[in-house]
Amino acid sequence: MTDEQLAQAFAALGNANRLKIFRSVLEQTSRDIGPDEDAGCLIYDVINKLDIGAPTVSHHVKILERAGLISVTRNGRFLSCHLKPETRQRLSDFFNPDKDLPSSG
Amino acid sequence: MTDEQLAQAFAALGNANRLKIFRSVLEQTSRDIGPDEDAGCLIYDVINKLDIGAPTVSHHVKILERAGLISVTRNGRFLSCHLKPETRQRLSDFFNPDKDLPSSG
DNA sequence: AAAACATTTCGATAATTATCAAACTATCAG
DNA sequence: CTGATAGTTTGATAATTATCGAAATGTTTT
Repeated sequence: MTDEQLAQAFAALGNANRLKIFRSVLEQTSRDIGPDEDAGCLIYDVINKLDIGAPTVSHHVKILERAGLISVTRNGRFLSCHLKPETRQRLSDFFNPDKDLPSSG
Repeated sequence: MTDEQLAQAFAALGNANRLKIFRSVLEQTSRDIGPDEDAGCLIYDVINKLDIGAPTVSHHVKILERAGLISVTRNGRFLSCHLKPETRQRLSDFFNPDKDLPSSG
């Protein structure tokens, strides 16, 4: 992960509305863990919860997606956002440098 | 820490040059831990290392400072940046929600 | 005090971004 | 197909931002 990619991920979280979207995805994920059981966070709900229009939400979701923070799947008319766990891990690790890595033991 | 403050911190890291500055501070801190022993990261070095002018570095450092990520101290003509550990912790925690907190038992 | 050095402030500019309204596409229910 | 619903694309605009050069400030050395 290059500096540019890292900065892109942080920049994606650097907007209060996008941060709220991502937090919803995070919380949803901590609730139902597992690749199939993950119902994801509905974009429909996001649009109705936040005080911004659908076009803006659509825009923000794409930015989170491009940054590698989430993936989006369709379920009928509805879209769901899912956490990308490896990116979450990298961002978390960024703030914990060299905390003697868990050496498989 | 409000959503706005969190977003402000992430936004501060959402620029490649600021990210490099902050990483230098992080790495410096992991080298010499301790409130007195922390020599900090010299702004002078940052200015000479990055491909941007002194005014821009000065600007970026202020943004990192306002975001609560670093503090700055003067040592003669030189300024040093120091990590703010509690902010680092909060940002790290953000990516690890509810990982069953050490509940005193 | 004067010179040299490290950093900041100011003013400007080009680039990016957040947001919206209107029109569009896709999916589902009759 | 028609109508409704969910989301996207487009085009525009106002706001923010990254960067620079020039001038200014504060510190050390002589």
